[in-house]
This record gives sequence, C-alpha cells and structure tokens, in this order.
Amino acid sequence: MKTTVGVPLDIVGYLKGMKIKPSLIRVKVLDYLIHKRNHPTADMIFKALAGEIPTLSKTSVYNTLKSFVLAGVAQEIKIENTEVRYDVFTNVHGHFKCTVCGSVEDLKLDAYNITSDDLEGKKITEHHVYVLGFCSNCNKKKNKKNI
Amino acid sequence: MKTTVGVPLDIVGYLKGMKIKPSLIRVKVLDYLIHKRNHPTADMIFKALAGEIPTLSKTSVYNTLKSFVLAGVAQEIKIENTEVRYDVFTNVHGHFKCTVCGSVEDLKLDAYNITSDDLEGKKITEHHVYVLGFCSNCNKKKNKKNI
DNA sequence: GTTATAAATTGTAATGATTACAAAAATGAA
DNA sequence: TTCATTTTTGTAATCATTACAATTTATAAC
Repeated sequence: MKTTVGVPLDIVGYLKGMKIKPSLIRVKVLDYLIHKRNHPTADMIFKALAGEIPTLSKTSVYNTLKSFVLAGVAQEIKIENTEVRYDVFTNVHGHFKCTVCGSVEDLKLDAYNITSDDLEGKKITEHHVYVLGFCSNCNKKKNKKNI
Repeated sequence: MKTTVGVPLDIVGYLKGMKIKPSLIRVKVLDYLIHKRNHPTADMIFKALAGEIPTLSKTSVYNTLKSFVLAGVAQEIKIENTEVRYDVFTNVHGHFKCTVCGSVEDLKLDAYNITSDDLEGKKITEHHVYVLGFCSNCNKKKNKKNI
C-alpha cells in the first residue's frame, strides 16, 4: 500500500472535495504545483504545460489559479511587485526568496508569533512572512569568491 | 525648545547626512512620507505634490523613491502585486492592510521572531511581515450591519 | 560672470504581468 | 438531439513601473 506525506495522491478526488470540477487543465496545474514545489509564476506553469496541452492559453492558467485561491486550494505569494507566485501548501509557513537566483522556498516556522498592541480592534484574516537573502547555493558561491 | 519623537525635524540636514543632495523634490517627498505616515504609493505622492510643484513628473517621484530605498531612507512595502507602497520608518516592524478600505498601518511588533531549520546555510538580508484583515473602522461598520 | 561638466528633472514611449471580454468549444442534463 | 451552463481560448485593454533621451538646473573652475 502506498503512503504519502501530506500531498493528496488523488488529485481528482481532492479537487472534487474542494468543489472544483476537475477539468484536465485544473488537474494538471494542481499536479504541477504539488509535485514541483517550486512556487511558480503563472507563466512558469503555462510554459511547463503548454507541451502536453497544445491548445492551452495563459488566460486559462490565470483562471485556474484564481479559482484555486478562491477555494483555498492555493495561496498567492507576493514578494516582488513584478510577479505573483503560487503555493499549494496553505498551512501557516513563511517564504524565502533568494535575491541572487530568484528561487523561492518554503520556510517552516518553528517559532513564530506576532503580538502587537496595534492589532487591537482589528480582525485578522491572513498573515504573511517573507525573508530575503542568499540561498545556500548562492551563499557558498559568494563565499568562495571572497577567499 | 522644540521636541520630536523620532522624526527628523531638519529634513535637509537629514538627507545630507544620508548622502542625498536635498533637492526641492526630494525634500518635499521625504516631508510627505514623514508627516503623512500613510504608506503612500508613488502615485499618491505625485498627486499630492503636483499642486505645489507644477512641473513635477511622475518619473521624478519614482527616481526619488528609488534613491531613498537605495540609501536606506525608505523601504518598499509589497502587499498587493498592483502597487508598491513606501515607508520611511525602517526599524523592524510589520504592516497591516485593510482589505476593505485599503489603508495601510504600521504594526509595532512587541514580540516577533522567526526561527526555522530551513534557514540553515542561508544569509538573511531582509525580513517582512504583513497582516491582512479589517481595520478598526471597517470592523465596527461590519459588526453594526450584522446586528 | 562665463563656461564646462555633472546632476537632476522631465516627457514620452516601452515593458510586461494581469485582467476584461466575447467567441468558440466542451460538458451535462432533459 | 437540444438547450443551457461551464470551460477554454485569443485578443485587446489596463496600469504600474521602467528606459531613455532631451532639457533644465546646479556646481565648480577659470
């Protein structure tokens, strides 16, 4: 029997459970998000799927992602103002973006809290944390140069 | 004798100290940021200053803001992908944006920490926290409607 | 003060991600 | 099959931001 670690094996069933009709495009996009785990832009998804779905339009990718966000299947990650990235793991976690190579990673937040008197009277619906810097790879390269 | 609470009274002197030549536009933009405290977009600043500086161009506002960010005088706040907002207070704090009225406020972080095994090997240069929800005003209005 | 040089400012055009919208295709129920 | 609904597509619009070249202003040397 197969096992899994927090990733829905049955993407069609998962989408149905989220009240999203599992069209080919939607299944492919969700499959991409889940298995690539690379926090892609809409354009990255489009380019990756255009091969297997020759008639795919970019608008469809945008539509699909919008419906995912609306249904809580995916979330938008806004770090740069020039691009929105997408993530399927919607539990509370942060994101790290490398300012050199542009890669985005999840950040499991072992300890994380925001407390502030300024929140008095407000109703919080979302909170986001993102960190910028050099990823392990780019940091290594940088250090070599400085020897 | 005058007193102040963390806001530079002498904007010209402050800019000089930050190695930025205090041209009229730069002084006006910084003055606006400091005294309005409204986390404006470039366009909001442009509209506000176009009256007193009739020849002002939007490009100049963008140039000015870019030089401020570069010098560490201001920071960019990226919550929506459709706009960049600016803040002059560069100590560590978060931001709150009301999803109803769009206002942005500072969030003094009484307790705030990010710890994560995922940060191993990385070099962090910036970290950002933003919270979305209903501001006090919009929250009150919402509650009244639901009585 | 004039002149030369650099810096600041401006206006216009380009960029590029996202959205609007209407037509075409696919789906599903009667 | 037929009709209505949903999905998908392609093109055009939007809009913040940037690129860039021209103009203006400031600065310093003479």
